[in-house]
Amino acid sequence: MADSAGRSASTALTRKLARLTALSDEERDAIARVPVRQRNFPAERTLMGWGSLVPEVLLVEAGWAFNYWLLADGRRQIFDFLLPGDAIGLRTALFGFRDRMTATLTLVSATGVAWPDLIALFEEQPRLGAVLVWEAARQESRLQRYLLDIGQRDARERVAHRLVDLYERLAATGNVRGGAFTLPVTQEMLGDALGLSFVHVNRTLRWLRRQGLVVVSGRRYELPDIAALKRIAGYDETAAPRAQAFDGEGIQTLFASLFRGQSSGMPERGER
Amino acid sequence: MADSAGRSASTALTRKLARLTALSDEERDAIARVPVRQRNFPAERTLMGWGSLVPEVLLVEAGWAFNYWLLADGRRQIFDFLLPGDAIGLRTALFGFRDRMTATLTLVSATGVAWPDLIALFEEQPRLGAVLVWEAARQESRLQRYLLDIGQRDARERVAHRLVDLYERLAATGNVRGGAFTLPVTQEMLGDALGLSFVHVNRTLRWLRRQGLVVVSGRRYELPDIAALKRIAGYDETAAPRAQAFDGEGIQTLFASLFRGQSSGMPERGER
DNA sequence: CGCCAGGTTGAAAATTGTCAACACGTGTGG
DNA sequence: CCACACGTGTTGACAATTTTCAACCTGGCG
Repeated sequence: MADSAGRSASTALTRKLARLTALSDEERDAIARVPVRQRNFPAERTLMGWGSLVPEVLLVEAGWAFNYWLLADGRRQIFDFLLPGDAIGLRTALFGFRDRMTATLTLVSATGVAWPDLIALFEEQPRLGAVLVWEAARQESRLQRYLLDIGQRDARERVAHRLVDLYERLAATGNVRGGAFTLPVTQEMLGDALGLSFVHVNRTLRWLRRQGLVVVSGRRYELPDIAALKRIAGYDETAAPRAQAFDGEGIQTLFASLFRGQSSGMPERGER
Repeated sequence: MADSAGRSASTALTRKLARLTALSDEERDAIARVPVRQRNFPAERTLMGWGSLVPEVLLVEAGWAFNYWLLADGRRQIFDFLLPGDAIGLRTALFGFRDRMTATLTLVSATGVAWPDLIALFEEQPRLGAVLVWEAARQESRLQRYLLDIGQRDARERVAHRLVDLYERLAATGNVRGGAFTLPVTQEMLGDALGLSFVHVNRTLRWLRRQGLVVVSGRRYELPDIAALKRIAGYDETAAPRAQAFDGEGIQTLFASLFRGQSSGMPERGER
């Protein structure tokens, strides 16, 4: 399980933060000094359980994991898939409660950052703390979109929508090649994420295949016509703060003023 | 719409925070000095829209509101109902994005606190900032439970579960009397919250009524046998951090260390 | 008085789930 | 090297749940 302890430059942390905001040289230096551990986890292994405290935050570099919860009779809801570039345990570290399970899907290699070391970084560079808290919130906000999907959309829309969602998230970190990506997930798990039976997932995928909207070979999914797929999905570009960059004035103002012991600039008034 | 501007002692804010954590005298003093405005909003009025920044956080004292999103064709998902005691706009103020609409259901009377004034409070009493951020996260975590409900449970379980959920939340703020509460919501809205058609909500309620588990007269809902209703709902006491008190070491540590090296005394460690 | 929103109900239709069978590839043990 | 088990994907037939459509009822209110 664990491996390669000790300290090393935290390039994964730098990459993660750089994707969210433009970093100053000073900030880059501070991030590079954060001690990290390279961690590898085998496939299909519980990463974090219910109620457990999280000694470190994991930044996924390769591999997939997922959040889920089981009902007493075995029904399972998958809340979200965690992809390369995602952080695991951030909300738990911050808020101290964990109401879901997390398990790996494939082999996951990640960078582990101890919580106190992250604190130390934020202390030196409060803006980075704001960025990461903001990112945790953004990650959580996906739950709301999924609630909308499962509550209001039919099977075709749901499957199409989730494929587009995964496509876009993977594309943002360079994990899409030639319009295709690897989805290391059985149809049963897809069903558990979408609130559908695996049989119906299968049928829906067949329909999408016959429409020429999805080409599946093994676990490779190719989406030849994203625009058409988005149309099927009823994809709403405005709804999600998807590609939105960090400008979290609120949390940033909060962090900044806490750190300076003085209230700095007021949050700007909203327009539109 | 708005009314009674000016400053006054923020008893609503005190009550809100006192429900979440034990307050020291010093903290109470600081809270009491926060300027607030009493606000009243008529029923069925948009409170906050998409993308709008929030000039103030609202603490609901009486009345109901709800978060929702509309699809292009008019389908509506209600994400959550906001009850007396809930805060509105906290996440938006913190994270600077709003991917949902909020509207009143009934007349809502609330205490409005300007964001800069809250910042000033947190600056003086960082632990209170941690408490409120933590509360915002806890509020968001309900979305996950609703996702579980809608994804995995059938109509009976969903309706029963939501009634129990509302009952418990209302009871926590003293809004249940004689095992009954007022649900100022049409069956259509209930359906939009549960991912069901209003006709099916109606039929499911009829079934629950005939089981003697729910007594409805107008918008008064009485739950004579909560235990049985919880059984129907597959209610899982362990799943939700429902009655959990604040001890968020993570966010608290973060806030504390950010503020360290500064003026005032350290926030006390949480005792659970 | 009559309108209208919301609740209620039945019947029919659509969607989705369940059951059962088979296909296919991979890995393992004989 | 083959046979077999096993996990996963695929499909058809059928069942269950849920939605849709269309009434009708009720109470509040202009």
